[in-house]
Amino acid sequence: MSAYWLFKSEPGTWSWDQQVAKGDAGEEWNGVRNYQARNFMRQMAVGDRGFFYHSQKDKAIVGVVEVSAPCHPDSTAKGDDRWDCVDIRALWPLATPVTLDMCKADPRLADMVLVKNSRLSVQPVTPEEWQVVCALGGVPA
DNA sequence: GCCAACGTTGGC
DNA sequence: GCCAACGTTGGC
Repeated sequence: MSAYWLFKSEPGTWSWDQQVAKGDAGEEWNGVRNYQARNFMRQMAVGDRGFFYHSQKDKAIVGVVEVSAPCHPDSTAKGDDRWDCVDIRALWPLATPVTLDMCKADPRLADMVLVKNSRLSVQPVTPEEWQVVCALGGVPA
């Protein structure tokens, strides 16, 4: 059974366009230094889908990604074996980016982690939330 | 640019 | 093991 997730990034640090440029090879989702976020990545399986969210200026879900490699040591955590991460690859952009305001305005998304705990950088998404956001974004779920 | 919320660190 | 201090994040 696959699960759904949300990956958050500042576009100035790592943007959707950069992720797309990596193609099917994907890229390590490294740099996470938060136990909750890391623990979610440890629960991920190859093939799980996720949303790609731009924080700061955009504040919007802009694309759909897929987990392309299981959790492994974070190559940027030199000498610190606490930190792991998965690899993800871009699948497709949302036809309409789903903004944080849209999520807050939709009662079906009131319990989204994105709405309730905006600081967590890797989050779980429920199947129901996945359906709603995909519909709002104009992409198949 | 500010500030509230939160997580992590380190001294005791 | 507690908790105060500190740093970081991200919405506003």
